[in-house]
Amino acid sequence: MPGKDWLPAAVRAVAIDRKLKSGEALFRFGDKTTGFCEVIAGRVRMCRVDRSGREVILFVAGPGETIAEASLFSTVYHCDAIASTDVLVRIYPKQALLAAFEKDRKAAQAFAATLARQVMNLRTRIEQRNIRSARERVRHYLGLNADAGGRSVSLPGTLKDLAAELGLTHEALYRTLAALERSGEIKRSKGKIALLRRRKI
Amino acid sequence: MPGKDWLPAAVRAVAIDRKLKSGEALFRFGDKTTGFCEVIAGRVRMCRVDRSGREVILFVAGPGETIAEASLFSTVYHCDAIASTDVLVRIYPKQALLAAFEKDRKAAQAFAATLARQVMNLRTRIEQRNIRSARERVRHYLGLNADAGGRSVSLPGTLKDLAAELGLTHEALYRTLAALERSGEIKRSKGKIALLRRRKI
DNA sequence: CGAGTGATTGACTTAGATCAATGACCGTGG
DNA sequence: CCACGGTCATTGATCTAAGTCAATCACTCG
Repeated sequence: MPGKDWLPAAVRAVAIDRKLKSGEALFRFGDKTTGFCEVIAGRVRMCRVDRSGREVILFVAGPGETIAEASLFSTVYHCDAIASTDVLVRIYPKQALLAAFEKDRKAAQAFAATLARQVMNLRTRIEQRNIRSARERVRHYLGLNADAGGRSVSLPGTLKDLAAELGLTHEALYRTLAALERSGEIKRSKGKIALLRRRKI
Repeated sequence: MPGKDWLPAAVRAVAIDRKLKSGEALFRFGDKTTGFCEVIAGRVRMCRVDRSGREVILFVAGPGETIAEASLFSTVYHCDAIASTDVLVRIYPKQALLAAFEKDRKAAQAFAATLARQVMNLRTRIEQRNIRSARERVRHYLGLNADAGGRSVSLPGTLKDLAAELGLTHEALYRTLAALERSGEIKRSKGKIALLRRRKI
């Protein structure tokens, strides 16, 4: 699962794995940037601390997600990264990365392409969150993630995870799916959802 | 306002402005990619049409926003772009861009940096949307957008715009701000919000 | 065989969406 | 210059969908 394939082999070769205990800092605001990271296991939160000492969370990264890409283009970090659980991260050293981009423009382009794709996906997720109704939100998701034929959607993880991604409580998601199934709009089976007829609006 | 400063002058020089009537397509799924765009005025929606003919919106871009960055790394578009209002867009031709990146690695890096920063911002916005409570959501926003001293936040546009960005109805935002002010947590003035004492949790 | 987690459903509550009305503040065009 | 139409800001009343709390069942894993 882990091991970003769009990274040049030369960079992957020099990646450093690091373990953190829950609560430990991977880096802190103002530290010199060393590279960007992939979370292998556990969760890391990126956050800042405001004047009143409150921690403001920017983003929490789970397994497979990357953090601090922007740090490649900056000399210091602009937020803290703290382990929220015991964590294993893989660090891709900045100089190796930039050097690779320098000599291999394909690699640089692959990196930019990955970022661009991420921007797209994130925008879509935000758009999704603009939909208030749980039912419509689920429909939006199903519509976007249907397979080529548009007949079914395969669920990657658990329904709980999906609920989190959709910004719903798991209960709300269960109920919504149940309602959609009752109304004959979908049919559920192990790890899959078949899309049946569509009702008008 | 418009005119992306991180773009090489050579590219900005060859940008093409184009007007679209509401409903007109800027490009469609499967079209060969010509470049990426900046919306100067109006709104453009990126969308797909699912098997049942329903339009699924990926993202709607307003003035100052860019679209289709990912198209630079693909030969065809993967969604439709339709004018939601009468629109003026600026198109940055793909070959000019890629050529510029080829010869000027600073330009390529600036582009990647912009994307990386966007990824960061978007993630933060999603995190924000994970906060259910309107009050906490507003606090999160204020905490993140406080000026250096952490004493005040200046409002870029109208409160309505802010409400949209926060994923709240404008009414909910007005009420929340009024409540925060009543409780002495903030003080509002023309285009600014001063942050006063903080209550415990 | 428990312990832990996901899936599911019920009952209840509430925060925020919706609908509605009002006043302030433009810009503009006659 | 002023009336008028438009948008923002604001507040009230009402309603409901989704969150919260809670209980149960099915599984899987040591």
